Amino acid sequence: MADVTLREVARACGCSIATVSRVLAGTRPVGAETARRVREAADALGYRPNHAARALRGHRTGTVGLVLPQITNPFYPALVRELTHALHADGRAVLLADCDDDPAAEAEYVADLLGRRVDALLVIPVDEERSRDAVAAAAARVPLVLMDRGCGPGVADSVAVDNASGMALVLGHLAATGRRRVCFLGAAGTASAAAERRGAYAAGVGALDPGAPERVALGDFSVEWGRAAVDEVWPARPDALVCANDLIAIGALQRLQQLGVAVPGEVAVTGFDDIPMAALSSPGVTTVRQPVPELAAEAARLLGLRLSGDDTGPRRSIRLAPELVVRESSARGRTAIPAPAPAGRGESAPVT
Amino acid sequence: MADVTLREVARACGCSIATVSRVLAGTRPVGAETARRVREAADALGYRPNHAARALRGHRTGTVGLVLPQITNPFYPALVRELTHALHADGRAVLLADCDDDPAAEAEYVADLLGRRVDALLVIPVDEERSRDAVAAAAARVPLVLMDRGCGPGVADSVAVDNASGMALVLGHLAATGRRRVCFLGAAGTASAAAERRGAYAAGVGALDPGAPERVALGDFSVEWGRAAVDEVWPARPDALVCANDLIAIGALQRLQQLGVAVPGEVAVTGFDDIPMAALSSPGVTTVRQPVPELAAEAARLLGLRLSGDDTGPRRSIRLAPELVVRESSARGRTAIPAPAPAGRGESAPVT
DNA sequence: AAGTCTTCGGAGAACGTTTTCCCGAGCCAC
DNA sequence: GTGGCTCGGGAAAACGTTCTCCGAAGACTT
Repeated sequence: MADVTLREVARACGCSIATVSRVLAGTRPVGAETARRVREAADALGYRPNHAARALRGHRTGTVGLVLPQITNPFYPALVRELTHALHADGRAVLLADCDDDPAAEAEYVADLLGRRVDALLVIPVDEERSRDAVAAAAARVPLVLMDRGCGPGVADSVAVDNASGMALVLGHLAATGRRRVCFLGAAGTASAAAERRGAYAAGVGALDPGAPERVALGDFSVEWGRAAVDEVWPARPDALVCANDLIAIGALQRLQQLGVAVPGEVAVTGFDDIPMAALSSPGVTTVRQPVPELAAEAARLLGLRLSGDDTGPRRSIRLAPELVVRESSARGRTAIPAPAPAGRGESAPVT
Repeated sequence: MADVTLREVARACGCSIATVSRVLAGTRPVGAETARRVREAADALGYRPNHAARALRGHRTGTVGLVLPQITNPFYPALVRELTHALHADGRAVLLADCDDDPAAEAEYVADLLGRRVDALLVIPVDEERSRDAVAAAAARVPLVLMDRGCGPGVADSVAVDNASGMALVLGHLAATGRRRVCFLGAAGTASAAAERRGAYAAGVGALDPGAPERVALGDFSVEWGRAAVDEVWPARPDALVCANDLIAIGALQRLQQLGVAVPGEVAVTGFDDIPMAALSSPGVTTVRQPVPELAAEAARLLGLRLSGDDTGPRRSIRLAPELVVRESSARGRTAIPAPAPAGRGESAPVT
């Protein structure tokens, strides 16, 4: 039953291998009657093309490599989901590699995937700088699209959220709800998400409280840092904590709760990304929702373009606008005790 | 630079293609001097074997398919991570397919992966029954290991947590901390995790409060159900809610907080799985930690066994014992107001 | 009516490996 | 010295496609 080849189909329907291939692949028109016989025989035998042979002959495997820093980073599962769906819809399969945040492992996986003859690569680089060589080398061999994080200018096509406008949404919201003494809990380092969010905050915060000293604490994108950062900045008694991502925000919320600080009463807290936890924590975290399905679709589109058309155009860098999701952590008004959450807490309407 | 073939290496070092293949693959001993020359030439040219050709010739692709219901289910990322690492360590690549909880899509992906000639399949079935045909058909063609959820008896090898002993740990802990009026918030359906946890609860709860009516509410494995379930069972004023997984527990916590019920003061709440959110919610959720790295290692080992040895042994079903992780949601004692969380909240020591 | 063009179909090369078969040389035991 | 061995190495056959050539036969042009 298994492993029916073109030859067997050809023998069964009394014509040549070439003809069968043509009918099944639709490469060239074939006589109606012959085509019918071929299709019938193929169906009857349960013919399944052999992808290995096809890859060897055609120099394309119908396979795309997806390389990411850590699948356990709660922002990635949704992205992976959308990416695999988009790519499968184009008939491509996805080879997954998790680098464990290690640039060396990343380079190794990229090389392995190239050896397996992936048609293209989707890469979320581990590090802006230390990933550059491997990414650039790979981009020279196959179409490559960077996602989420950058990797130096002009290295490859890239798709990411517009961090600057996301941060602007947050600052606008805080201004509109009367917050003035704002403080930024961010991430150090050169990773583009960290740097862009930091920069956009610095650029926009002046409008809230002109002349105020800049209150910024930098660590990494983790819950632990969020907890620690609160201790660093709370003495200045800010009325809003703008966090560079949701994990930091969740850590901050935990520490504030330990300290007995009312959120959003005494201080508002905002995040970035809208990971699932942001909606489920209490209070729910006001955050910037990345347009994950659109990001994935755009990346898949770019890949398809490079794969089918001429692969010679200039590098494209696509930025998609995010939307603000307001939850309880930044609600207006001051109450001494955390108010019971409203009924529809998980489904707060996004605000653009 | 790209696409150096055996032929070119052979020409460069003045011997035959066969010899080069033998040296590089180590298939047969080759003269020391010749081997050195071959290796030198291969290095100099940057030879990379063509996996497609190798697959065509050798009938094995070095590739494993990983099929799961929903990568966005927060329990899976950690599992995927460990699985990919384990498989990559064996030199295999992982083709990922996300079924979106749809058995039809699952069947399609499995067929596609088989067409791509994966050497083996790792499947977390969507549904105990509706996945069975596709899984059984696939298991007849390649080694297949089921994970996390079952799929009927004897269909394939399987690796999963021991749900019964996990539930026993929970009940033992509640008994030890003086809880008596226990209530189960579970999931309906035939999925093995749902049924086993349900069954183990029913079997063990009698010891806590002999003769009490069985208080059980069944829905699905979601936060929404957790919220709704509380309304269903709270009128009976239980002093502990045993949830079939962490999502249900988190939903229950949210609703209890809305109702102003003190946790763990008035009622304890426990989950199952130990997803990242369980440690981060407040209060932290007491739960049963699945031994994820060990589950992955076991699955990889089973796969390797089937792939290298004779594939004829009986179906193996492996169950690994979980461990209890006690957090604030089930702390002993009754307080009217939720106590501020202790400092080391995220790192509560697991208790066996 | 002879040439040219299209249409349908087959033979066979190529893709890059692995592996089987074969050959020659050197060695040992009789 | 002859038969058998091992050892190092090459030629060539697969693996299952796709695709380029070719040929035959009919339809059209002139």
